[in-house]
Amino acid sequence: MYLQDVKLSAVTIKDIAKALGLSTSTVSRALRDSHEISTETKTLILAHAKKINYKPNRNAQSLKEKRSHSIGVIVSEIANSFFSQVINGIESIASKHGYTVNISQSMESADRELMNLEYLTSSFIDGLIISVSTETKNHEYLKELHAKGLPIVFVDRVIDEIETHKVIADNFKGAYKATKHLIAKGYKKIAIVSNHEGLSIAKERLAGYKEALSEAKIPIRENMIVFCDHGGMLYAEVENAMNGLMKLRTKPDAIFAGSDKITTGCMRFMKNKKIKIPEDLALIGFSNNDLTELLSPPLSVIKQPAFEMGEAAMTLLLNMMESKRPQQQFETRIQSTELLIRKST
Amino acid sequence: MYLQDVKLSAVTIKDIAKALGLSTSTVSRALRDSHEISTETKTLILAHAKKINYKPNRNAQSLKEKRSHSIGVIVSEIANSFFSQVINGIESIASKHGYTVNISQSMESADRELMNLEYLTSSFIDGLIISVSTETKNHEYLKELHAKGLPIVFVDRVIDEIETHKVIADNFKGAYKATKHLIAKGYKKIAIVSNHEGLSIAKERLAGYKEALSEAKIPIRENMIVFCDHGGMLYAEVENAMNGLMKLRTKPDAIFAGSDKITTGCMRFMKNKKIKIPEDLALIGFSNNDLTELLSPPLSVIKQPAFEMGEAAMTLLLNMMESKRPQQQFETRIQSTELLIRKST
DNA sequence: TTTTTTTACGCAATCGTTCCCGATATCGAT
DNA sequence: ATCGATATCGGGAACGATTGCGTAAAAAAA
Repeated sequence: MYLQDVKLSAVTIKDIAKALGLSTSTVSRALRDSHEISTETKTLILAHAKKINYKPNRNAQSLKEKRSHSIGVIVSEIANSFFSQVINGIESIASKHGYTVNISQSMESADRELMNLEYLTSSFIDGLIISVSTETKNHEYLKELHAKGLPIVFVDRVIDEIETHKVIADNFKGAYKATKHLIAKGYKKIAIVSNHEGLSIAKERLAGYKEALSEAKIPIRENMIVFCDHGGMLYAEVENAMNGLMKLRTKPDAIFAGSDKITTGCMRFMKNKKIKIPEDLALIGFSNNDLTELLSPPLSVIKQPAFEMGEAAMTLLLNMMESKRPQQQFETRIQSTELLIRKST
Repeated sequence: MYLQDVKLSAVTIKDIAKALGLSTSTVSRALRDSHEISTETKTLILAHAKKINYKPNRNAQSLKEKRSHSIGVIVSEIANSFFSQVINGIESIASKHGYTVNISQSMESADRELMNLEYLTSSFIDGLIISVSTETKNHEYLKELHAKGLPIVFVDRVIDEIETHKVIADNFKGAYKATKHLIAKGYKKIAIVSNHEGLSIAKERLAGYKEALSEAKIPIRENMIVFCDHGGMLYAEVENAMNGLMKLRTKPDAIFAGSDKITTGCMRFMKNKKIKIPEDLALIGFSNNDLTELLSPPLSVIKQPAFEMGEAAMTLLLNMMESKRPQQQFETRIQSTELLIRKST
């Protein structure tokens, strides 16, 4: 006989029952600490269970109870400081409540996102935390899931039409403050390298940027607004956007970058092109990489409370999953961003 | 009736059977494309399944087949560039083969590691990829699991006594090359800020460091070897170690840092203390953060092929999980590191 | 036409748990 | 001593899918 055949946790509730001359129902009840089992048998069962190292079969439990105590998390890319921090927050709360977290990444591809979604939701997860991909334009599948009653929490990148809990950073204010800071520093030709136009975060940040300009009575120039449709996932994208800006008759004197990857991408671009920061061109952007302050020059950034956002998302999801009746009231938790002014502006 | 009660995937194989006047066995076989089902009924069933959006219940499948098609991944911290890149590699292969990835983090705590381990292995995962925590000293539970036949692959931080597949970076050579580089640059008083002494990677890196020194006939001074027992997870740890070194009568003229967090921690320390790099003190270390080249000064680092290590680990795990008989031959895949020389040395 | 083989499907057990019903046993109250 | 009320426990049917075995009908061979 091969070890493989013995399989893990070959020990079941039946083994305990047989060994103790009891029924499986009694054992099950004892393990769940039911009141209709005497204290003696209960301790007997518990002791024996511990002795033979009994572990409930989670698949059987899930099948019976119609809940798996595991959740799905879909982000665009795990190896992104913002998302990994969010996941950290999610996991820390989840594990504390006996939930397992299944992660998968969309890589900004709508197809991969859908695939993961279909696979995860084969009556497998009790809830979902998702930050939609830049490419996603068709939300039908998500809407269906939501309509069917799957608890969903959006984090960072949300879909307005779906009414559920949402956790976002204060993107508008973050962008507004950053732009205002640039203006205060005397910059007048401020360009924005934004994430994909369809993304909620991109819209909000763009709005904040425009608001600050308007308030300062600086005209908004459309050619100062460029987009990276994959959020800067590929450097070429950023390079392209920046090259466009540098070819303008009136070049910008400051750049506001709309995402983590875009921010560092811009930095890399300027280094490559030997553009002096901030003398030739100032730079500020959204970023959660904790090395930004050690950069040359130390980068001014808008930092999102990523860990806390993950915690909040998981907490809200727990509420939904554990509540008896479907919730009617949904909240959009807006967490404030932090403006860290350093030498790049 | 509340939506929640309808539950997801209320549609089962039984529904298809009933609707088409067939038995569940026929439907099941048709869906699995068995040869003993006629082509007509097969297409009929497939069509109807698609129409009512049938999704197999993965818990039921897992229960029946005694395998869940999901794996567990335990790392010390997700929000660490090295590990998040590893997970990226793991996930990319796993999802391609229909496996779900369950991650959990130990936060360098042996207790949390054990907790996660126990929970994940309740006949829930088919395999495990783990990078043990610094704190872990008792490997009994892991050994038990391994003895029971759970496919395990170690990545980065391995346990020598457990015979299974292992994926590591060439830590010895990486450390050796880095130290040798420092020597070539004329540094003579080279200190090492190492990770926890018990860790495999720490031992290997320390050995590489010593070898390079010996080869150059530079005496190995014990007070130039300091440890961070939590791998630099807390900055205070690094600060402490560095303060110790700076108080030495003969201060070091170069630092070799033994982990990602320690490397950036040292950098931060020197910035805080206004120590000039590399004039006052040179710095090189292991790191996978892709911002190191943009630092001030650009940091010389030893970079591990994190993504590829994740891919390799998952591939090896797939082999173990999918093979009929337990494997006897295990390989330790040693992936070569990359020495990136920049301005900090 | 009869017999044998093949094709195509149904029955029912099973995976490990949970839980709705009953069924005894025990005990205080009458 | 009898009766109803608890307290404890067992039987057995689920949950949804898979699969060995049995069996009609159809096709092939005799």
